[in-house]
Amino acid sequence: MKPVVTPDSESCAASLIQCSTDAMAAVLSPEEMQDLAASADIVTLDRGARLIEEGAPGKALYHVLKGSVQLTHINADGQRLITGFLFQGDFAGVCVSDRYPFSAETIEPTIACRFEREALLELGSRHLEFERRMLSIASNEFLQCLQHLEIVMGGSVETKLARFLLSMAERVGVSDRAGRVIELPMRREAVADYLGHSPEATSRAFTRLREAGVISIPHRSCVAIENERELEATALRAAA
Amino acid sequence: MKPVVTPDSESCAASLIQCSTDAMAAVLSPEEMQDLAASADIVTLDRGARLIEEGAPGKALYHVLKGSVQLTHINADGQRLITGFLFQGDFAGVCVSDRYPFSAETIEPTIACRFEREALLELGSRHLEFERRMLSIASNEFLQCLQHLEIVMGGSVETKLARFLLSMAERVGVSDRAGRVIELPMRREAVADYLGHSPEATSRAFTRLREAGVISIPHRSCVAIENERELEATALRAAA
DNA sequence: CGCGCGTTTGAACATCTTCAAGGCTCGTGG
DNA sequence: CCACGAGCCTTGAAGATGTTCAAACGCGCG
Repeated sequence: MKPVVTPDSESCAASLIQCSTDAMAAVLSPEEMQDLAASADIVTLDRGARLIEEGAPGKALYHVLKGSVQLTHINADGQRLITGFLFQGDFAGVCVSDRYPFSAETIEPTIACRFEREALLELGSRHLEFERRMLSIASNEFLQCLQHLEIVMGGSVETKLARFLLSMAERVGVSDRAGRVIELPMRREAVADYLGHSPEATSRAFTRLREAGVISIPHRSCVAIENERELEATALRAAA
Repeated sequence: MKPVVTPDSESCAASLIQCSTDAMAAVLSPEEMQDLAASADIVTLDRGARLIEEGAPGKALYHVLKGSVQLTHINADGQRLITGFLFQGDFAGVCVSDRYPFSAETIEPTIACRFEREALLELGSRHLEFERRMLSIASNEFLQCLQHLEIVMGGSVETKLARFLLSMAERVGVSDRAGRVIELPMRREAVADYLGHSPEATSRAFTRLREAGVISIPHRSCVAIENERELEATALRAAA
């Protein structure tokens, strides 16, 4: 089990640096931790709430403490893309030009920590390690984007779905007696928009994987991997 | 015309910070500039040379001074993706975990500036502005990746090609008496791998745009936009 | 219990991939 | 300088895959 989150500003501040190296954990003095905590807000959000509005000035960075978020982008022609999902421990908004390149909306009740960008930069200017941490988070944001590209470039819908499920298993999968189980809090349409296909094609891909015995779908928002070997084989491009 | 490049370490170091704000241009003292220049190497490369090998430890950052580079990634199934192209002024290798997530190979004779990561970090630790510059470059690397996603997600091959050409026109297009002209130094296959389609489909898309009078192709590696309005219309998803 | 929305399924049509062959360009050598 | 050849690009045709429109299903909420 993941550690239980106690949503107060102090622990929230700690969470921003907790993933860093051990050496860095001792970087901030207690009063500096308070500085950071002062610029951190806990936000508790219902499903469908918006943390980030595309095009708005990028003034804050978010850290998901609990729940899930989808990053959406409206194309020039009005089509919606989903550029990523965030789960416990993920960040959004580090990489930013002057305006957010996507919106962020919760797909289930979510608790997040909001850091003012200006405050973080100020703190970064006083602590190199902290500044480096932001660079590291930014790099991760990029790597996530690259992985998304890898998932959606080439292959059939089934292939892409298999790759998506494997990446989800790695991020949020929990082990079961018989294999991994994945919670998929987002709607099918969101998966479709993430894969770059119609909802129908996505649904059919789910069905085919299920009928092939590769996965089972005990619940609309829950997928169990029944045959990981075969799922990995499907993730290797077969055609299209 | 772009400014002529004088490939010495000093100007190379200057190029790393030249894109930053005016305030930042004065950040480094002459001796610090020499520090930076000392850790910079000019590399002159033939077509097909490799600057970065996927999977190798990310020890350096590259700045393209002249020429063009393609970033390739070999998928788990052996398929090649192209995750981006670099032209004059572009950077690669800022965002990096411990290993490069892609290879970089030149697609024409290229001059680049190589900075040792360690030296940059050392310099960053002494100059906040410089460290910030790296964060900014990293953010740009991410935004480029997002734009790639936007290009390849949804729409027909023709749509994606139109979006690609428009993005290229913005980056490397030169204005002509009758419209913009784009140099495309990469092979058709590379465009195909960037768009996530077969070379044949890509070639057909070029042909259709040409026959529709939207573009003309005076040379294999040169595209002229004849009807920008129509090209933009094609870039808006029509189907598929 | 019934209604509404999200999902699944079905069928017709459009698009893309694949395999195969033809043509153009450029670099090389006579 | 011209001719040849190899590699790249384009074109063609068949089959596979995905989209679209339309309708049925089922789960959750009032």
